[in-house]
Amino acid sequence: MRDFGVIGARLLHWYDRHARSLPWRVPQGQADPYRVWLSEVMLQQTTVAAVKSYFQRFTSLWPTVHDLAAAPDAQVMGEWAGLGYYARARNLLACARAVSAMGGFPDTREGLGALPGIGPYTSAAIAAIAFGRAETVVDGNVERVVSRLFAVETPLPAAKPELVRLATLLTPDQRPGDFAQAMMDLGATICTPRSPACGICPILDECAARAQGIAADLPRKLPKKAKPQRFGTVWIGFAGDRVLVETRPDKGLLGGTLAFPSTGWDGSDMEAPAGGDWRDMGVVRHVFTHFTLDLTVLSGQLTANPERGNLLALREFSPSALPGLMRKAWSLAKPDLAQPETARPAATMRRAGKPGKNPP
DNA sequence: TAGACGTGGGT
DNA sequence: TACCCAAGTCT
Repeated sequence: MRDFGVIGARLLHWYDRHARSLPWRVPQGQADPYRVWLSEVMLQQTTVAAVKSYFQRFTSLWPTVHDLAAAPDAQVMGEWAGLGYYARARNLLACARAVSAMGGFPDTREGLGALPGIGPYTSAAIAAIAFGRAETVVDGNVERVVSRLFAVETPLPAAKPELVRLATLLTPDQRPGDFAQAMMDLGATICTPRSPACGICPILDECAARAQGIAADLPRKLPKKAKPQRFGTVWIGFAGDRVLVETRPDKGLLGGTLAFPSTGWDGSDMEAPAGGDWRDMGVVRHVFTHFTLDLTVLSGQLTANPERGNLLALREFSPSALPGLMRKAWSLAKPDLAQPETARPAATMRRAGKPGKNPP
């Protein structure tokens, strides 16, 4: 029987010396539940590098959960643009408003888990990190670390309950938040998916997979399905110095984001906005989690009042408020504004984004 | 319950 | 290029 206390102690000792400095981490003292929650939601399926600037921007605009709760939907969606998984932004606002109305964050895993956008992982993370509760935090890093530590060969996701059980055995009563972050840091920097740096691992001697020489092969996963290819068309229509945009419906892909009118991606059709000669500006390829999209970008002058969406003055339009797919489309169709970059508003400069790759 | 849901970076 | 991956949640 392995000594779980030794593993926890070694990890915490390692964490005390090697913890990464991150904007949402408080060196000592009690973490702010609002900042813990915000960072954890942003970090769902998203890299630390991508989250940093968004976290700074959000906490600067909205220092407390009450400030965020009072923000307009469109502004929050615009600030989230580019980060992906937009249901998170919609749930973020719903959660902020619920929390603000109840006067603050619940301090238990159960209470937190009842809020929108907070699932098993995030509720445990906030309870442990912000409130010092001995909850077991299991994310992708922890699954990997634990599957190797105990050489669990059952493929994910079937192995999940067993990994949670083992992780629970490891979680200490003292410093559960630091322990959780230590596990995640270990997974992110040493116990990596490929080429794990076992040589510098603080719990090398405890690792069953290392002993068997199969660390890099774990966790095992079921083969994934092929990604279908889909096609669509987007219209970028101008009326003088205005451009036609719309807010997408809350449900479904890119729900609630600012966008240009487009067809569906599954063969469904849509009438082009009333326009004359639509010019073919090329195709942008965009890879989603579950399909690849080739989107034909058409651009032209509108000849009648659009039936849907609204015309936005170009000077008030910031591509940074668009999701990545629509930024790519815009980069193909945007008019030459004949202005030096430095003369453009700061809001447009920020996160202007790289032009989308354009297949031949 | 398995599929929907973004994006960018690493190999 | 192509594939994998990242501090998951919702339905």
